[in-house]
Amino acid sequence: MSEELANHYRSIYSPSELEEIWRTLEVQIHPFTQVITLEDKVVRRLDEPAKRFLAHKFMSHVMQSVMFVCDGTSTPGGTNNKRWFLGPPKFFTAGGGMVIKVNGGDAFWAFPSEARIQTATVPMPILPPTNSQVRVPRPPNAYILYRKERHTLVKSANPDITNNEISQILGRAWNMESKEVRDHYKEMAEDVKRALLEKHPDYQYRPRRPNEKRKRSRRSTRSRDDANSHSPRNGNIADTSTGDEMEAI
DNA sequence: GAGAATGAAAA
DNA sequence: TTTTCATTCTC
Repeated sequence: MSEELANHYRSIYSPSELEEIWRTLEVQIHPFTQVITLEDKVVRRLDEPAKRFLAHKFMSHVMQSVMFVCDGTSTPGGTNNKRWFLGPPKFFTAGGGMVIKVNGGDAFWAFPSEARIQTATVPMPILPPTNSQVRVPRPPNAYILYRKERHTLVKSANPDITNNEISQILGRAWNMESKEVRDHYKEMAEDVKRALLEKHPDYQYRPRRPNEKRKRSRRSTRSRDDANSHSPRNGNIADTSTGDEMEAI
């Protein structure tokens, strides 16, 4: 990945040289490091691709876009005491400026008007999501596969039918199917699940709890009764018949 | 986003 | 035991 990254940025430095520069900065990184410092002489030698390379490396730590900032002061005598910082923009542009203390070093006041922003924010490159970032959909169960396979068939035979009606029809059909047919779809579901786990060994079903983000309405008593009147299912929801089972989002 | 079905899986 | 979420697509 690193070499690939360095090649991608096409710096005047070789990939190994870029890695070497990064290693000198990497020592500053601890779990809570948000900003790192760079010596002016180092930064002056960097070309833009090299800066992007370093920014990219640091981004993978802070998981945010980062930018180079220079506090840009030179003493009257010409002594260069410029300091460079690399970190997320919020650390440099917070209203009224803010104190940044890097790894126990001197505090640095970064006023938006004073700190010279040397390079534009380096946006997070769009990289293919890692396996852990991919949202893996839940494997379908036997009925879902059965419904999926027959959905188009039912729809073409009854063009005006609604999806809810298709679900009702196929729900009844499913309950009337022979054991062989149901077993066939059960095996298919197991195959799909096996393939999913092979591709994503860490996959685990993680349903959100009712207080997380959105609540789904519980299956209404009436709809369940309707279904039961045609094809009873082993309902596992207590039939409270309160009529107020619909929950707001 | 709800709804209509079923069922696996988590809490 | 209860809830979510896989599928599909209309409202």
